[in-house]
Amino acid sequence: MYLLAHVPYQAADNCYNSCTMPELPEVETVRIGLHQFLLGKQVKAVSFDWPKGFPNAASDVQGFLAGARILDVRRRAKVLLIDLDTAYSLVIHLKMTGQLVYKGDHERFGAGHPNDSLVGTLPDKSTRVTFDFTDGSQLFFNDQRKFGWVRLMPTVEVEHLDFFQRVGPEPLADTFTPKDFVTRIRRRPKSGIKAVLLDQTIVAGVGNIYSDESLWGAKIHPETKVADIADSQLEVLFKALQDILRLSIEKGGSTDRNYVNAEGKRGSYLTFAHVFRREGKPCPRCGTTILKIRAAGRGTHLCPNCQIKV
DNA sequence: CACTTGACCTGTCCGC
DNA sequence: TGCGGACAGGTCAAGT
Repeated sequence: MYLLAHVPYQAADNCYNSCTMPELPEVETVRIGLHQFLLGKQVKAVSFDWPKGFPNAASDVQGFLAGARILDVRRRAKVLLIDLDTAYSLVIHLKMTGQLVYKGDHERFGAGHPNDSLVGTLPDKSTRVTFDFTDGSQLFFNDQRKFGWVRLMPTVEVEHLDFFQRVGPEPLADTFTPKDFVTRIRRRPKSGIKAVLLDQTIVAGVGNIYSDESLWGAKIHPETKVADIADSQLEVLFKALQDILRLSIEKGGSTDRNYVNAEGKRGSYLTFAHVFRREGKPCPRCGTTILKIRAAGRGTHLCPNCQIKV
């Protein structure tokens, strides 16, 4: 019997590859799953043939990954970190279509999990890396579009990666205050607010879904220039963003059958989205038809009545 | 420098 | 049924 490490993003069978792109809540859900499944496991072998996405030399993999035990699974922004007892870490970015799928643990999880059929087909043509553990379980890195990547590097060097040097604060960190949020957003006064939310150097982890959802929550048009938004409105936006991220993480944890069955598919945070991918449907707040436009180079969803462009 | 756009990939969907 | 083009839950390099 098998389990996905990120069950909520496996929607319908025919949606296997197109419904898995992660933002902060999705990556956090993957992290929680991997943390549960992988801690203490010992890597037996790694197979990969994907120099661009996993550029480490075979000798590094042999020396610091094969035989290593997994100490911890962490997340920063949308990046996953798997710490090994060799003082090396796997650094993984799923980008748009990356997946980490775990297969194993018959005793712990029992039979009949709804993801049996899916995981049973792995590895497949999108499998870029396969990790074999000494207990016979496996972890697959699948990535249809090959935007994602895996790196093996010394744990102490991870924080020195360019991305981690530049990335903004975690939006749900206790130490990150509404005032901090406003200050950082104001670093891009002439940009549209959606572009700023998507900028990982301002705030970490926000992507296309949660920018649209939080802007709807705060009743701000995605193309509004930051300079035209009052501090009080930015604070409302911060609250809306935190609420939607927390809600989504909570839903991501809803991997049980009931949730799956109730939706008729394998769970999706989209079932509670207010505007995302709901163009043509009524706004849950006012009933106006939801619009889809192009903003910050991305498909963008909004209520043209609630979210007036300044 | 601030800010926006194109490129990276593969697959799917939609209109002709 | 086939084909072209748009588009996709991200990020960085190159452009204005």
